[in-house]
Amino acid sequence: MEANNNKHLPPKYDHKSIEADRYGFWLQGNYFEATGDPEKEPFSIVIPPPNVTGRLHLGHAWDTTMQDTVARMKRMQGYDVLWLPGMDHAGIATQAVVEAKLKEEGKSRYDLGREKFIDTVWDWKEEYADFIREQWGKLGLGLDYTRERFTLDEGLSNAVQEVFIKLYEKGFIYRGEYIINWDPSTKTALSDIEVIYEEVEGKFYHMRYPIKGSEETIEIATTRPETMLGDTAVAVHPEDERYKHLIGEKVVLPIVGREIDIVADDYVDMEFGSGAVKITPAHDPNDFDIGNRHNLERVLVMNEDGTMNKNAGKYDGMDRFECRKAIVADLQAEGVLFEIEDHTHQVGHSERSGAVVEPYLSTQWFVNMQPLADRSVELQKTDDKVNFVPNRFEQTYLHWMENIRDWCISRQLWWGHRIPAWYHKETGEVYVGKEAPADSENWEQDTDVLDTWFSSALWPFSTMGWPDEDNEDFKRYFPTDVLVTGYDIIFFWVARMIFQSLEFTDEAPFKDVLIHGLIRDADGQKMSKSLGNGVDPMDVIDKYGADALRYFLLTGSTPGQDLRFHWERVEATWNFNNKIWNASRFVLMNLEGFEYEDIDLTGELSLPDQWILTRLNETIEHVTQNTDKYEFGEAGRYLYNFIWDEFCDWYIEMAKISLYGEDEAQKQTTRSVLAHVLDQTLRMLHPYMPFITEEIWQQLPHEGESITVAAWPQVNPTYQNDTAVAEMDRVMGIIKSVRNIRAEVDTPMSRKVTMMIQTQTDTIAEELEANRLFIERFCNTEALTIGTNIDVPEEAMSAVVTGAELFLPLAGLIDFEKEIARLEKELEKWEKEVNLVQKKLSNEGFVAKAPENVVEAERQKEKDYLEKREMVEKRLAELKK
RNA sequence: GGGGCAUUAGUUCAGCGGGAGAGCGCUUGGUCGACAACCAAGAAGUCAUAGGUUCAAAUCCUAUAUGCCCCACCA
Repeated sequence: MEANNNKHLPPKYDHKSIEADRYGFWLQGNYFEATGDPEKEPFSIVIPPPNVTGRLHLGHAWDTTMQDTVARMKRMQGYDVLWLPGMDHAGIATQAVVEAKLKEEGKSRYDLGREKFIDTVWDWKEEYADFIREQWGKLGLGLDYTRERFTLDEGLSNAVQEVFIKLYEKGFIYRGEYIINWDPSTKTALSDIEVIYEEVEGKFYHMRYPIKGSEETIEIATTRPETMLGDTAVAVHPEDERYKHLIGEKVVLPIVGREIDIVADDYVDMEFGSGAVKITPAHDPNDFDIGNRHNLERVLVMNEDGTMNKNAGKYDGMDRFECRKAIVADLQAEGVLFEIEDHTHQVGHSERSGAVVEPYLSTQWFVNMQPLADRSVELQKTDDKVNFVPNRFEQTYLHWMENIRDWCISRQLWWGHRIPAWYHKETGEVYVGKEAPADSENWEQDTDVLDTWFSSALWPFSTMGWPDEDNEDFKRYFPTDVLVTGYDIIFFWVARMIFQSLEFTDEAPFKDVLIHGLIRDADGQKMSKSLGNGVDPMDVIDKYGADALRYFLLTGSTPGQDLRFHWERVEATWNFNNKIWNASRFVLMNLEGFEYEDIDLTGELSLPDQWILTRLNETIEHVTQNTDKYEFGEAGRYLYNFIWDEFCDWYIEMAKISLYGEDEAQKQTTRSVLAHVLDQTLRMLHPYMPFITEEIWQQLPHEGESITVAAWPQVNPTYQNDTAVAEMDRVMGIIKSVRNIRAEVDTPMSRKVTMMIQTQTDTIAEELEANRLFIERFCNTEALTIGTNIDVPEEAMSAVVTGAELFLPLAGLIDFEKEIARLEKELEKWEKEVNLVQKKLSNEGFVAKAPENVVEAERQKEKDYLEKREMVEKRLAELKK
């Protein structure tokens, strides 16, 4: 390779050097800052804030790449784009990680005390925040860091307090003693959706409780025998003939010796088990309700850490599962427990810690969800509804909202927003407000913090200055345009943002919600730490570059579907980048001394020029439309094919004829087309692959500082030329046919021939004549004869294209039998096509009912196929003579 | 128990009313001034099954099968 040829770009695509400094360049140019420019229309997205504890995984990379792609396109389309970054304090998750670290040092949070512990977590937060920002940079995300937020920032904390207090004042937040999901390992309450139910092979324990003052017993069954220590009744159905006579009688609770009532309640299913149920109001939500209806005592038999308490009598201090074993043994010994059956059932586990969740009686804060949910459901019946993409997730969302249950929002943690409630030390009176009442020494603040999702739910507006409704950002960028997130957090986050936003801003927080799936490994397994099958996006970037990773993520699946990670596909994308790189090298090599101002498309355009410009138009239209619809896969693939199959494989190859020719004017036009098409293509590709496109664009003749702020391509009707596309199709058809023939007989001799093309009409002959140079070169033939009536040599191979038949005279090289066989196969093919199309056209229903253009297209096909069949038939007859 | 998604070439996936597509893999041939991580040519699919709607179904509807995922208080 000549040294002067590669002065622009190095000969090999090297993602590392390309991506190394580019992010800094963008940040320095402030291209990602929302300007507030009143001339521009605002467009806003808030990032789903990642947890500060973790490094970003592929799911984050996927999620944020989609946002970046939309944001970058909108920025290029002239919008004032705000993409707001930030992070989530992630209460349980973060506290658990830091506590685990402390444990390694032999310490617990109690050793440090609340304040010191929180300081430690803040240190962690800072460290991970830096990691995360670094990873965002590696991914090339166009975030406006001047507006970065953290859920525990002063402003956001203020918003959280404001919301809590307002909801309390409205009566939408209450405090009470209820059965909640308790995680004994982290010693905190959980909301319903933080509990994951898993099928577990358990046991079903059948017992007989003795009836007081009788020989009779009543059979009950349970999966959690240790809770019998807290039983305060046995319930039967009021209509159950078997037990009617026992209602009002008493049962003597084995081991405990407590006398408890037999009560009647509709809740009991007569068909299930024995039809009698033990009631433990302090350890089961249904039993709690039954307990309320019958005024039953609530006996709590466990401590917060899952050990038994003093109400458990001799089991006091035992772990709950140890106790289960012990109590089973004891009950068996007493003959009370008479059968243990295998039983698979659903057991709740903490989403975060994995511990078996205990239904537990405790005093917590709740949000009364019904009025808030009602409003969210109503919204979807109006024109202002949130548009879910894909739409089916709206059903998922609505179903949850319509069956909403109250939200337990207090958490017994230290890391989070402390609940703004104070209790009077003596009277126990409750005060809710940002500060303690005047006689503050008599009041104590609630020690609990709020569910992390309570603050995330305010994210779209708390990050923009709310509750200050005069804040410029809030006024300009809220509501946001689109939210991008996975289907796994529709309930946790999307739903809650919607109802909080409606309540406090009277608007939905976003117009569109783009929902994506989960990333899986190559075998379709969910990526997880425990399986060890996770792939670090930074490793992928290291190996193949952020552009390759991004393109893979964007084009790897359709909206809402899961995505399997395949290294081979990332590698294939790298190859695509290498292709773009080399095509660009070629273009640059031929643009010596060519400036942006030199781009001039007013000269005489060749057929390939006209064709590629038309195809560019169509590509612009297709890519713009599909990116707007979040169909990144469709848009990305279209660009891929345009670049590789059309621009590289055809246009560049044909451009060489002009570039290596003598005609200076023509050469200048070709350069213009090359520069223009590559420039426009890079712009479209930029939201998908920001690094490589910027790098090349900077080398190309260009106008402006950065492709990030270059104008998005527009369809240019001047260059729309459908005739050129048809002509080019014919030329390409001829070339492909010849290559096909050559594949069978390719020798140096076979090139020294005069190829002949017999056309159906003079028009076609003229058309081909105008492009004879391309045909000659690409067909690798010495000479070419074109005409409507030419002398066809006998010893020739032939092929048909629409409107023409071509011959390659190959005297002495042809195996006639093979050629006849080949043509017979060809004939068979056209025969089949003709039959198919004629069958369609002879169907009266089709002709009468199908749209005009469809019928017309079929007629055209019929004509074409008939012609081709005839040509092949004729040739065959000649050969057979 | 309720709901959703998937089923298309060896494989991973697009296409979602009018002629079955792509990447990878496979076969054959290629060192000619961007790229061998490339070029050219090619093989390969009763579009899960059965019905229905329609002039026309991979595409819409209804069942069935298989796999996956949500939701639900059955002790």
